[in-house]
Amino acid sequence: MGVSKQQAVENKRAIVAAAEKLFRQRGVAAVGLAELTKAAGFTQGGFYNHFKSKDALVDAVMEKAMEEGAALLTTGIETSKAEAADPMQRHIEWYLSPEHLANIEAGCPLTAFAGDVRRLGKEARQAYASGLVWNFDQLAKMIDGENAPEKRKKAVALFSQMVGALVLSRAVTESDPALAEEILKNARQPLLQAIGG
Amino acid sequence: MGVSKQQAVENKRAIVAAAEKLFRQRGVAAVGLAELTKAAGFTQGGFYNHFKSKDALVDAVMEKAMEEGAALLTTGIETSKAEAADPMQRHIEWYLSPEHLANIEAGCPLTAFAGDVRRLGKEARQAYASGLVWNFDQLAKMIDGENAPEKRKKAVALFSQMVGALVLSRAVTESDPALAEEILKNARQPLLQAIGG
DNA sequence: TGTACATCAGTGAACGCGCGTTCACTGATGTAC
DNA sequence: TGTACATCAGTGAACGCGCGTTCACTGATGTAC
Repeated sequence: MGVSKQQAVENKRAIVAAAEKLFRQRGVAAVGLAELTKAAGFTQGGFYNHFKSKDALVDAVMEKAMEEGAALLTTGIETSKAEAADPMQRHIEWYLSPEHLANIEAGCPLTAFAGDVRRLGKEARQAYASGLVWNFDQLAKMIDGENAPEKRKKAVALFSQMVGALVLSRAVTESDPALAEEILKNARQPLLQAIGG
Repeated sequence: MGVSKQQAVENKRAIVAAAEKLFRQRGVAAVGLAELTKAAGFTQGGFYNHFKSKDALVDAVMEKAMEEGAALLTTGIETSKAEAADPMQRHIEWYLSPEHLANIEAGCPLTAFAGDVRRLGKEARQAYASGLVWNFDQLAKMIDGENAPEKRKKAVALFSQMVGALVLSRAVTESDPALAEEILKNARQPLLQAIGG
């Protein structure tokens, strides 16, 4: 009903932000456009002024989530350097913390979308795969090792364990919170030992 | 239209079997009762002679999947013993094999349902959590270690890595098959080293 | 600077569709005599 | 052993509902003069 161009841009951002949060929490398929646009502050029909289809929104959400995930890692590294702490140790401790367990809305997108991504469109799947590659590269840089292939191998093994522990922990956190916490704790220590030695 | 009691029991089994396969492949929410009963060999209306609701079917599927998952592990151990092979080594090699990657229909249910289980009903979530506890117990028995807590910790860390590698590998297998294979390969070797030493 | 008009983001109702669920009906199976 | 009838698994159409998408319309924004 008459809205400035600035406001329109802001509204598009609001759709993507609301969609990312809802998609992470409840899954892409379970969230409808009516709920989504309402969460962004307006009505269903306006959605198609911003996106060609729900699928196009999913692509945008996945790309944004991967950018945020990358920022999460790089700012974590910078903070560690400023504090003279070991970046990898800090990263593992954050990744397997109860806070990250509870914060699926804003945590690592690679874990949050791990279950859904197989069923999404081609572009969203590619954005996910690119994000994973970037993540492996960054972790490999942070790891001690004789040579690049060795570091890469360690990065893949390490990140697999982090993702698996978080996925399993989240899978049981509602029906067995103690088990969820135990998984994080038991996965954390061997990882910290592995990077320490 | 007049069916023997034996046939009715067999039809119920067919629904659960078809449902498990479809749920694993495409997710619980994405599979409708029409498709499901058709895959089991009859029409939609007959479904409610066997189950109170779709949710009740999901519970039955999860329980069956966990039983099969348990059988998968125990028969694997027995086979290894008969062949004088190391059960844990065999289990890891199977778990992180390209065959298991491709066979989501019949592989480990804990990974297959890891993404969906948070959004399912209470009973299904509890069945999943029980299956995970049982799995940790079994793996801990197969592991060398000074004492029970130590073995348990190793089992959790080990299985987390197996699940994470398989989840990530499946997440990218369609958009980047080489990456999917690399993840399995790179996760496999450190695991085999860990149980070897 | 002020007026006239085009643009286009947002509204809200409607579309066809497939969902989970219900229901009156069918007819071979299984039981009672 | 044979007949009459009750049972109940399966049929197929219908239900209300929410989905993604479309569309005629509104009216403040932004532009042209």
